[in-house]
Amino acid sequence: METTDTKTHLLDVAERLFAEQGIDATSLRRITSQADVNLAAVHYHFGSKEGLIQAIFARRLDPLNADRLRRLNASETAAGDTPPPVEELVEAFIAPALKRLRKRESKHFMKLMGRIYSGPSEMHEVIHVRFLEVGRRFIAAFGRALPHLPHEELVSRFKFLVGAMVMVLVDPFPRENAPPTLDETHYDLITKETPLNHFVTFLSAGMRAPCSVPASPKTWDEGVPS
Amino acid sequence: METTDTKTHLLDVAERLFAEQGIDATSLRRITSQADVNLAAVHYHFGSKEGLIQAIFARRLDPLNADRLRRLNASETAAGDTPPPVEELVEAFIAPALKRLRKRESKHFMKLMGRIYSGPSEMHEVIHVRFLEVGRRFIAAFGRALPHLPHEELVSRFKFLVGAMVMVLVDPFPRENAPPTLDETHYDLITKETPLNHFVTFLSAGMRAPCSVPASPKTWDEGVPS
DNA sequence: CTCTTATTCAAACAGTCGTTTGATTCAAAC
DNA sequence: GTTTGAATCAAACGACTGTTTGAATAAGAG
Repeated sequence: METTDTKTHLLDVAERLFAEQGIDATSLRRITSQADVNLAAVHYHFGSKEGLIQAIFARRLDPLNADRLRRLNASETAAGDTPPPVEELVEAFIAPALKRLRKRESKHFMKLMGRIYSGPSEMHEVIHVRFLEVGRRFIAAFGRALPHLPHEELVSRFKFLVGAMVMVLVDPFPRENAPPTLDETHYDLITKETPLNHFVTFLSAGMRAPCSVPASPKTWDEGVPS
Repeated sequence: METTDTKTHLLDVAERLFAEQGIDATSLRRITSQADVNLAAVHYHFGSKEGLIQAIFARRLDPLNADRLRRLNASETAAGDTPPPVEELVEAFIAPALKRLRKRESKHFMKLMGRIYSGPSEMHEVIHVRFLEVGRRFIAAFGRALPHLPHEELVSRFKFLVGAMVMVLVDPFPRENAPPTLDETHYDLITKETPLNHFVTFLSAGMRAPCSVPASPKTWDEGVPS
């Protein structure tokens, strides 16, 4: 059964092209020609372009969220009755995504996911449905770790956290690329491992911030001499 | 000269449709039919679809960034020799965007901007070029306010900040819509004004966080019993 | 009135899109 | 060897895309 080869090869190529050029801008003809398969193979194996997209997300998204929940559960059981520290919650949510961003096989998908997250709303549900349980679980965990925080502000902060993560997925870090003189381990240490620390410290501090007080109305208007 | 009417009407309708459905998914025919103008009017007034897009961004993006820089300059001159507090810098960057998200005339554009920011990379430059000076100015200001922070981590944190903002632009706040029983002022207070406070406290705390220490390598691997 | 310029219009252009079709290949089952 | 079913293939389908064309319209200037 060589169908598996064609199928996964199609998934790999489509995933990469979707991430590089966007979904709408990537035609099935470009996918199939780069994958060296016939155009009709997409409809034979996936039914339609939409089916191909769904298959791409089904392949990667569930393991990602399962990884998040596994880390969350481990932190919660390790902490016993007390809620786990905020840093662990942030890391449990972020690390699985950043880990996959480093892995060759799923880095394209991570970028694609970042794009979809702020793409046409029709595609939102593809992610949102699979993301709902993870979101509820983590918001609840953050709520226990930060009991003083009103629910509304908690949701806001979690949204900021997700937004910061999406931004990194879409446009990964070393804008000025690392000099090629560095050996591989050093390169990995600088460009790949530090972002997680930056993430955790930045977002944990934000999550731990005291409740925000209502703003003075003047800050909304110009409030500044021209 | 009624050309201005057709021109701005075309800009308004295209801006809204681009924000709602994405740029690629919005055809010129849908724009011109909704705007009640002839299909060829787009090419007569803007030369091409690309020209229409550029005109949309030129109309809104420069005032937005000018507003940011005006606030930044005001904060810096008011603070004299000492750098302005981090909260003011965050607010100077965020408030102009959130203010426009509330205004009827530019709310669609803000959503469109959030989408473009993580869309196909060809469109990145449209924003990036006009955003470069603002980015440099704010990163420099944050650097003066947080002199202990390494430059690399400073850039990371600014990127988190932008990511959180983009997330809010794309998917504005009250997911569960406010009950219609609330009077207008109360509604505005809850759903429109609080996000800025949440933003400022969350992001300021993140910016102010102490430098992150290198992570222990184990956190990158599974690090969790299956 | 005539001429000119700016704008709008219907119609068509060439190209690409996702999808469908019907024949063809090929390997395992009987 | 025959049959069966999955898999691949070239070719075409209708619909839609951005763009161009050339005529029609309107209005102000001389």
